[in-house]
Amino acid sequence: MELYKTNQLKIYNSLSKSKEIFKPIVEGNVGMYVCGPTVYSNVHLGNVRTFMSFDLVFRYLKQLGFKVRYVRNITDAGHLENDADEGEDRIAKKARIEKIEPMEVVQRYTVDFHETLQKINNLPPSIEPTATGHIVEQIEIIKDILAKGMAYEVNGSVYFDVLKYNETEHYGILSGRNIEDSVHNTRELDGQSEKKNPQDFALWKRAEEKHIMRWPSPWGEGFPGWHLECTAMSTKYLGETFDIHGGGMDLKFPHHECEIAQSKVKNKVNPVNYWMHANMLILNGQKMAKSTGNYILPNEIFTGENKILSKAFSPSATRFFMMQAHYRSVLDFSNDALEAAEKGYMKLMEALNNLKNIEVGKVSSINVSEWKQRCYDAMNDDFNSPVLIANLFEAVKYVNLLLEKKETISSADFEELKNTMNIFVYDVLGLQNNSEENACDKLNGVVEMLIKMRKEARDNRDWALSDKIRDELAVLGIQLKDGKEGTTFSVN
RNA sequence: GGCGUUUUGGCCGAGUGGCUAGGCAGAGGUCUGCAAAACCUCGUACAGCGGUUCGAAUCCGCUAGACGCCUCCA
Repeated sequence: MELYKTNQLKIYNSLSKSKEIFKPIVEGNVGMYVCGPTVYSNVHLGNVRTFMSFDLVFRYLKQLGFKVRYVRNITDAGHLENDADEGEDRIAKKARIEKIEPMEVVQRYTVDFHETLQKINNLPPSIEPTATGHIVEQIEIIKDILAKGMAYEVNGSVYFDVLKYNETEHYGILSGRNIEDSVHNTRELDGQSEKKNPQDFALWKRAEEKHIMRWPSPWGEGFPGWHLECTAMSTKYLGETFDIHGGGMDLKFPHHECEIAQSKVKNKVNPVNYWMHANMLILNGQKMAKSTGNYILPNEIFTGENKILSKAFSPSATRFFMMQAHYRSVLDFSNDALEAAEKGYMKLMEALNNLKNIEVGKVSSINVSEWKQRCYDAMNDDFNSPVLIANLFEAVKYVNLLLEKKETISSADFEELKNTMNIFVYDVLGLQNNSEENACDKLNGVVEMLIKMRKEARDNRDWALSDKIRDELAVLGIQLKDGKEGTTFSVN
């Protein structure tokens, strides 16, 4: 029987601002849409955190036995750099600076995006549609919204009429704001704008002559507004109403608000049952963002080539660091925090490696099934990975006590412990065990031989030789660990 | 200025009205030829002030700080 039938999953819904019991539209199936990146530069760690948060959601839903269709778009049409009419889109701008074709920029950074997410062990989504691949669908939606009188055309551009929409619907329902407030509080009213109101947003923009990315439309040559693509693609692949929509907290307004407005006009229904927002990654007390220069790239962490960290950290250690915080909490990035996370991660991996050394007995002195349920309970409570990790460290303690034979475990319980640890560490959290990959067989053989020689020296009380072997290996980054059951080693 | 979030022990971070995660660092111990590693044990912290309550870090109010959104942004 599927686990979702016995596990009650609760999800915090940004729309209701409360945790709700998750019930998909079609039993056993989940449709999830997550706003993907605009591929105009390398993804930074902040971007990665959001996608990792939803990777956790994706992985756990699958673990519960749901069949998940996970759609995450690539924004390759670019969107306006600012709201000014002469704005050119980000991708076209970058292309001019670097003197290459826009699609070359798109290709380069799409590849970078995929490579980075793969390193950090994110699963690929089920469908990864592009904005430029759905121009036709977007044009159709604009026509529909125009026909319903909720948009207007000016000079080859089409704008959504927010104030009119707000007469019958609540624009701001998700972000908890009232359009009246923002009308009064808009600082600089942009007089030259062709929009009726500053709150209106573009569905279609006329392409200026220099604009390279352009498509024909009933309103002339142009390109779609940013908010529209997500509506077009989510509707196409998941339906008019689907289960989960995710994205970074900073997309709540206006992006997701606009999506709701577009869908409500076009389809007359609420597009999303559960809105999920992942929180920001903070660096030096500020949000990590490309535009401010306050960011670190994943590769700079993995190689150690940066000014923030004292050393390089593996993708898994980095992933573990982020999983130790809840996805809805702001997370502070720092060298100390990453170092602490790395050590904890190593400890967890060590315990997993030690599972094979445990001897099973007839009876168990530890309650494995109760522990296992606590792991599920943690994740069922709005994907609480920090609490899950705390439970996993409890399992680490079990493993160590079992190794010292201070606790006992039956073979059935041992299998359950082992399987559950593997499921949560590898399948759900998506961590990888690099500790064994570091050493190849030949190296293992050589070190084992040296360990043997050192043991002989020690048996002969030849401390000088035994210490020499130990110290010289240490210089090479191979640490010997003398334990009760003999000597083991780790490669740094 | 508006809206919202947040403030937890040396650091990072969970959390429920009473049973007070976890990791790192630190202290003590076990083990060891020594060392390292490993393991075990230990910390009663919740911004300040006031209120509700038998009881609050957890609920309410005020004050202060921080952050996010209000423009592209994960």
